[in-house]
Amino acid sequence: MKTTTQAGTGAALGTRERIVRATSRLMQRQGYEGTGIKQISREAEATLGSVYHFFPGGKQELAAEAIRHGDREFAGILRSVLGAEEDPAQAVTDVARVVAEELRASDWVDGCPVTATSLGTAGRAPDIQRAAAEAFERWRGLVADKLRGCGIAEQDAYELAHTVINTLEGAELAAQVARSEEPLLIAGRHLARLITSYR
Amino acid sequence: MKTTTQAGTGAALGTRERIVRATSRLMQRQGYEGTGIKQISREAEATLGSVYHFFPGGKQELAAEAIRHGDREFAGILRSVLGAEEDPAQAVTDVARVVAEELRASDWVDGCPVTATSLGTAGRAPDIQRAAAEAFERWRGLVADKLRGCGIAEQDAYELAHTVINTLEGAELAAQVARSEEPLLIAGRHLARLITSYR
DNA sequence: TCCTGGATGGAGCGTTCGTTCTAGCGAGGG
DNA sequence: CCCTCGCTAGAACGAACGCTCCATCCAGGA
Repeated sequence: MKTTTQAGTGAALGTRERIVRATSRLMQRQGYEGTGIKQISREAEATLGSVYHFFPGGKQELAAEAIRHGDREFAGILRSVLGAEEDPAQAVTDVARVVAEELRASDWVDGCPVTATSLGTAGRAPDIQRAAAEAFERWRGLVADKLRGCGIAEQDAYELAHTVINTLEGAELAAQVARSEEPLLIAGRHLARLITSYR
Repeated sequence: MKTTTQAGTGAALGTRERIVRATSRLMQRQGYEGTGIKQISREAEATLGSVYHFFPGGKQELAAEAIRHGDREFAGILRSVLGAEEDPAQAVTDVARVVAEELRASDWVDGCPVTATSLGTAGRAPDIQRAAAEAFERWRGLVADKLRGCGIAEQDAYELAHTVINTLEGAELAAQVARSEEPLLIAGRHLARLITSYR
């Protein structure tokens, strides 16, 4: 056999990767409980047998893996947008704008995959909760690094990173509900002002 | 027959009210898809017949009503906490603290009922989405009124109200995932700082 | 007194759920 | 050559899903 674990972005993906991506996308739209394994296997063009072959832990393992996928995806966006702008306040505003654009492009349906997947399993699925906590921590870390690199004090950077991520998260949710970019754009401006006040 | 629509807080509640409260509480914990009608009727000590008698629109109507219940509930908290403190920055910090306390008291399980219920039905249930949008709007209105009453300019108050609600929402979510009050307490401090910068 | 109609109680409909299980496929190594 | 084994394929299971339907109850009006 050929090792089909390729993470290539070009050609056809391996079965396992297709399953993870389908899970992530579906749970992002419909949440954990709203997404069925059969729907996932259909969407991924894999069969039920393949799904349980790669994820013997069933739906929970699948969801945790999907969260880690969303984690890496947004971490990539965060790294690239934060890296492209020197001023941290402007960089955070840029992130808000990018998130708003992607949300609008999906007709307000593709929110945060981590939030949508982990909410509704609160307390009842430790693996999922842990994966979600790690994602938020990773994102906060990226923001905190950027802030520290711009001369903001350690403790301030740590706390600001919390609020930057949480405000974006809340604003994205509001943007979905209101079907409008406004909450995210306002959040970007306010976060910029807040960051500037610490320089 | 007696009109059993009493909203009394004292004695036994009417069947309809018990159903709404059970729905709100369950969906707050498990989301829309994760909550079954039979579970609701069991929890509310009502029967399936009663549920469909009062809510012929089925699960969607039930969810929309539950969101409106959560809306009124949090609006009450908001009114009372914002009214008890003159300084708007301190008042918002107080709200964050109260939310954190209640969240901890529920062992990090009772998040925002509106968010938990509406997420995962994005775009597919207009009634639910509308009820959620109205809840957020009502809450923003209460915050904006407080800010305006403290001499903050109309447009600034409008935008700040957006970010106050959205940041609290995002921080509550993070607090649930991390099982920690920290995100909410940080959010309270940052929102206070942001508000103060507009005075 | 009977009648009426809101409210209750719950069996049962067809469907889908997550999961299990076994049979078969086909490329690589001996 | 055949054998092995990672992978695919999908039927089948019991349980739960949302919802329909009808029998029953009972207070208030005629």
